[in-house]
Amino acid sequence: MAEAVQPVRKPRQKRGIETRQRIIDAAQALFSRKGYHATNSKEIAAEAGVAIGSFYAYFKDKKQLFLEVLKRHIEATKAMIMTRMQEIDFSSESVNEAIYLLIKALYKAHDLSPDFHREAEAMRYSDPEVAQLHDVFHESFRTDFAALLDSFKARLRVTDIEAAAHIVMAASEEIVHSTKIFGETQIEEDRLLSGLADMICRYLFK
Amino acid sequence: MAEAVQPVRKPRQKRGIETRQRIIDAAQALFSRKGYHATNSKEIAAEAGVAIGSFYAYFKDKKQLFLEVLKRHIEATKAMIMTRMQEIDFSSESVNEAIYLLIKALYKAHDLSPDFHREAEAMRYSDPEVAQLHDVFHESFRTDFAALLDSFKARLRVTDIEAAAHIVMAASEEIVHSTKIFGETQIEEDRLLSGLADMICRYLFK
Amino acid sequence: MAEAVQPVRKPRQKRGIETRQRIIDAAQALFSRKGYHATNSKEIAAEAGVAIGSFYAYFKDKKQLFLEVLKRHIEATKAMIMTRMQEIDFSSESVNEAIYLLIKALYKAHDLSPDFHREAEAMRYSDPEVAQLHDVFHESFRTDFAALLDSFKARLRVTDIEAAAHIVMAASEEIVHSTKIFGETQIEEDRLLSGLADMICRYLFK
Amino acid sequence: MAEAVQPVRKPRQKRGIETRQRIIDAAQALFSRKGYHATNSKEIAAEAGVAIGSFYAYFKDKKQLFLEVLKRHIEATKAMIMTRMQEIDFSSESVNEAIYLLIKALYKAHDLSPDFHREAEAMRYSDPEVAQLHDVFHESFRTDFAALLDSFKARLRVTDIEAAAHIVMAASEEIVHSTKIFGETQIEEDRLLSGLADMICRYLFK
DNA sequence: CATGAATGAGCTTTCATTCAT
DNA sequence: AATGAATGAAAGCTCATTCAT
Repeated sequence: MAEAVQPVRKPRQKRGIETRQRIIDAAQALFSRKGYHATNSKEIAAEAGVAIGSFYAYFKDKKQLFLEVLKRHIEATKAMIMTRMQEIDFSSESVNEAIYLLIKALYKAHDLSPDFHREAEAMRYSDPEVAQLHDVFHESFRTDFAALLDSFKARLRVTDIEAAAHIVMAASEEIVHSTKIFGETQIEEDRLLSGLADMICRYLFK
Repeated sequence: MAEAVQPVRKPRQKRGIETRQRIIDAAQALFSRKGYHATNSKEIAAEAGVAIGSFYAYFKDKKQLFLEVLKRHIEATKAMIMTRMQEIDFSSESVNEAIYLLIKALYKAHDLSPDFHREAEAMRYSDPEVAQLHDVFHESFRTDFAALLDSFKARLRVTDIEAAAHIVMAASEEIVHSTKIFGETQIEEDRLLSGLADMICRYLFK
Repeated sequence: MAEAVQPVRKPRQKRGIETRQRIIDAAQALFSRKGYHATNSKEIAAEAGVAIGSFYAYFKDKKQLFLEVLKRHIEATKAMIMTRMQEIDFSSESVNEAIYLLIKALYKAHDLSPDFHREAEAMRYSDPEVAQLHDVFHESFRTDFAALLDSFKARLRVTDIEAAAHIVMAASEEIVHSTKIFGETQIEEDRLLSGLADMICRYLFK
Repeated sequence: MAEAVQPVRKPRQKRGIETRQRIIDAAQALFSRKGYHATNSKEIAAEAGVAIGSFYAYFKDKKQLFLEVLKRHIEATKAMIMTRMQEIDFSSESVNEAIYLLIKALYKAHDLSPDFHREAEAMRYSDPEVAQLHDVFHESFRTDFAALLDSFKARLRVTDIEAAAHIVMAASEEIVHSTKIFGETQIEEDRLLSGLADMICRYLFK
């Protein structure tokens, strides 16, 4: 017997779209505040001001909703970094200065929603689908960054640009987490960020 | 109504100590295989071959058990790294070589129980107590590493040794995770590990 | 971790109100038949013909449910006594006769649900909240009774009307319990009730 | 197949008798402090300073232990009242005075262990075996009291002495409970106790 | 006699999900 | 579209009791 599959509602009208947004907003707020596992669907519906039935009309389950929130968060992060990168004039400034500004851009991007970022990181380690989303984002970013490096080729000392891009990004993300997510570090942010920039420049450039 | 406080059992006899061990072993296996949130106390008891009552005689709840498993895992990791470090002759070898061996030691330490390590990392991002345990470990390690760097002072180009120790360790851990935990990276391990060693050496030494 | 506060459901629709009623009815039946401590929430839900989830949607726990049943029982008892009292013509009848009818009213009120009454009495002795509910009821009743006595002032021999009201009520309740709750007394009800009426009249009136 | 019934241990040696006593003491303390249902066997064993195994060597189960505690408590109460009664010189004093002293004796008997008394009262209402023990005590007491009344026959106005004895005892017990167990009454003890004595005297005597 | 580790039935409670209104 | 009452599987945890040492 064919299952009566109630497909997820794809809102076309203004009201429906707004309702969907409200649920995503509520979810992001609660996932940030209490974490994914400690948040239940009723709470999300309540925070969004809709009935629990509406929740399941718009989202298959809590997990799918998390992925939607994550997608939106990744897009916002991407956009923010891109905007900041466009402000950097790579031709005129010294490469060291450019690297520092890049790290700052990454750093600032974590101000968007640090607690959600933290929760997303947790999920990345425990859930394959979340890891997958993260990877796609990371890889596209790495490609862009590799291209940027390629445009500096003359001054580069590294030869394996792809690997270098990955290494630099991974290192940067972890250091930023040290300061933004686990703020309890004994060492001040400035010392870590300038050390990081120093390390990256020495590594990449002649 | 005053609740009966039944404190956690501290086994003194051989049998009790073994039972406790069996539960920790079972928990580590299940947390690794299915993750913390998808594992329940009944399963752990079953895997350990004990009654559910014994679970709660030895551990307040699943969370406390996780922390016990984590403590043991951290101790084992520490021991393994220490052993491998003692095999490195820092006086005779080149510093570059020594750094590479250090990274290898860290890398090998992740073979102990990679899946549990992954789960621990997830918990670190979502649970303050786990983050705390990680931090204590990390800080003691950083202190040791800083002392090691200090012994090379003459050849060091970095001046803020503490920050440098933190940066190097954070970068190394994240790169190792790229390969050991999220093995799906397009880039081969060797390229990442040798790039990492290169970066660290250029950063640290003249 | 902040707990999700799921407040008790306040039914607005007809169906919800009926469900809540059915649970209260079932609970009263089971508390009467088996006692509070020997009754569990699953049984109550089953007897009410609802899922266990509904139990916890409407009531925080078994204790709160007991208090609801008790409130309803107290209201019913109050109403019954009031009705019977209104049938007594205090002006025309002899006070002795009136007292006897009052005792009879109290006595009859115990026919409403003698077993629940017994269980409530047990809870009164072991649970402060139940004791509190009982007290509020008792005190309001005592006030009314004192007012009634006050209207007979001319024929009263007692001067401390408040204390007298309390004493008379306490004595009456305990005697009625002897017969209604612990029916095994060797002595017939009539002897006890008429003796009680005699005692009270001699005490109160000239 | 014959069940391996491990009979309850009847200690003959000094040590065994002391152990049994310690368990009864511990149980009375805990039943008083937390109530029968909120006290578990492990706690009792711990409070008595014995292993849980010893508990079950001496007592079939928690219920039987409660009955043992209750028996001892009833005996102690009996003994106390008897002692105080012997101090009353019924021949020389006025009957009113004697009644007042009797009430005082009952009142003082509740100082032995008021909280255990309260718990016993709760159990009396919910457990037939406890009710039975109470009844036996009560009836023997009533018989004694009726005999005492009989010795005053000339001055008595009541004719049904048995019923009168029951009524007087029941009333007294409930009033004493008002003050000793539910101490929150608005009305002072003195007013209640002297009112009670007044009521009883008017009822019993010419 | 005494110990306390071990047992597991069974209780309370939560929460993702469905569906009649 | 929206509602929220109802469901019940399944998780967490307790505790009376047994029995090997």
